[in-house]
Amino acid sequence: MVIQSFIRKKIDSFLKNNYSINNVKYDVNVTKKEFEGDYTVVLFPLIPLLKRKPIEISEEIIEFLKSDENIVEKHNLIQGFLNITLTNQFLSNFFISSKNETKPQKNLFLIEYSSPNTNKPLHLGHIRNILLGDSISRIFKYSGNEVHQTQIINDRGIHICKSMVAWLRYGNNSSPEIDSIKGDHYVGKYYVKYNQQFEIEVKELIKKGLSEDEAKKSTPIFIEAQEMLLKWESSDKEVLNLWNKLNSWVYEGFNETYKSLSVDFDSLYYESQTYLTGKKIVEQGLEKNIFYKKKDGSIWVDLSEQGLDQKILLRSDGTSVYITQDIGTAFIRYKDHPEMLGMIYTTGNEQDYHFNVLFEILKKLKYPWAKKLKHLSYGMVDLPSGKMKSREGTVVDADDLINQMISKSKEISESLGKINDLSDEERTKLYRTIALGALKYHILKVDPKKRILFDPSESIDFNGNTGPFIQYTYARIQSLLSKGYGNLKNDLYTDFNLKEREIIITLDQFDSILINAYNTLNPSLIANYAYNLVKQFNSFYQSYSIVGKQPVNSFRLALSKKVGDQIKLSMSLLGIDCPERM
RNA sequence: GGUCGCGUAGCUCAGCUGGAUAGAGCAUCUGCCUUCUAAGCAGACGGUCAAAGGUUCGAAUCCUUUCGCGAUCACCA
Repeated sequence: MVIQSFIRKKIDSFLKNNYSINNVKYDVNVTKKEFEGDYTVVLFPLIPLLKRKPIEISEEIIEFLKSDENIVEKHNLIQGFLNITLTNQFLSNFFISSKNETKPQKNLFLIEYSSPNTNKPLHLGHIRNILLGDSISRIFKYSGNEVHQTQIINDRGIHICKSMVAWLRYGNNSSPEIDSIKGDHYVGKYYVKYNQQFEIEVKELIKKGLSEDEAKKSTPIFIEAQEMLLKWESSDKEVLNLWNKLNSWVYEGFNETYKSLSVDFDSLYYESQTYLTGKKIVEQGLEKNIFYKKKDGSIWVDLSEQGLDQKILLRSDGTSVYITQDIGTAFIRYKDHPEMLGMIYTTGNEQDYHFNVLFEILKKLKYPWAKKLKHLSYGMVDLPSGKMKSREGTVVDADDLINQMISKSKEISESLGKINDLSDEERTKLYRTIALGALKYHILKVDPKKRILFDPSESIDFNGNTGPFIQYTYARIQSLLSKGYGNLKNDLYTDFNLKEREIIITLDQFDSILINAYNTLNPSLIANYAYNLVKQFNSFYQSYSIVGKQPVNSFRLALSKKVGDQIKLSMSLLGIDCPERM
């Protein structure tokens, strides 16, 4: 239980006892720094209800609180704001005795994220997706739920065939091992090659007098890719072998990247294994007249009643579209986990419409679990030059970025020279931890809804409101705890009493921040919480150091420990490790 | 054009269910290392919260309109 809700409960019972009023809306906030007090009750809403002046209400509330226990030290009233200062005794008792609430019963959530195409390596956009999905998973787990992390891998379609065609033409007989390139980068290279060759062939055809549209459709390399897709769909053995070979290279590469980001998945779903189920469901829906067929044979759903348009579900030639496989995947996932309480899809906000349509379709099909699906949508990561486009080579590659961060953290660490006594292995690990702290925090501290402008020429910072700063504070707290010497003079204790309270009160707010993050799927709340906590703590201890005394009594050490735990916990919900030293 | 999202300091971003004088970091300037660890601390400078109406004791926050930016509305994924 948090102090805030404790006070609220008290006031609720006051209102009930003295005025027989229930369910009044009023605020209990943490008192702003500029005013004296710990918590503030906003009396304005009560004034018309109780038909009394603010001063009278405040006196009655204080009297009620005082009659009970040793809670209130002093209070003041400014306009309609009743500021209450709690007694030290109450604070420390509350602080020490507050144990974790009994966790809610375990509910299963499926969280889908990453879900890449298998024709090119991961880029910064994927990193945002992965970090959000991973962090939300951690927040759900910490809130007492069971979490199943999953993906849908877009492993089939014309884009894969393009890489395959290019590999046959230009790369046959080579492999990632032979070229010593990471598998996903290797395959991505051939996807780029395809597009280069495609451009050349288009130009040649235009020279011969074709229009641009005609040329694009009739380049030999495109026709080859189309033929390969047809062969794939008819399960041609050779094509399937090739497809498997290239995909397995890509998966190896992806796994390396996931590992370096320290994220993991419990299950993988492949589009190639779910799209047929999707087709079947669409056909069944047609029989039940939930969908309709146009003259040309294509199947559609009418969602105009839901404020959406009409949407195609199966092409006139009977092949599936993007949404078909999503219907199938959702269905199969429910079959696999019928007890799930919810499923969360992590994708960019360019797919907002798509998911609205998907959810409405599933509702139309009367699946009871349709209302359990939720879309965690986030803004795009754009470059100053505009959108990242892998075809044009304007992407920030995930692996490159991680490696850059690691060398930067190494550089800074070495120049500071605080960890020279550690072994090479320990140092290498530390550089990585700090690099990932910087990267993850940089992405996660921004509200998911907002788009991120990423300038590759300005590398991610290690000073200020950053992951390393928070990690650094944690490391300092550990050092403080391990030393714990000196004695505190009473007069100094009073000087810093106020700030100490601020830290306690911030700790008190963590539960509500967590609930908020959980409900709004928003790790940035946690990130900003961690930062504020660290700021307060640093300012408290540093300004103490300036006075030249070592802060120690037991309460204060306990406080440091508590703050440290809280920092570590918050960061762990973002998937960031806090090293003991740095 | 319809729908959805965003617009807060020069830049990058906080600001939770409406609350008191609008909050950080970067950048610029001024102090602080015989200290728990300066990846830091203290301070200065910097704002018509895109604009206008409305709701009420009270609006950056809620509603409406306008402007700007982005996304989306495919037999692409």
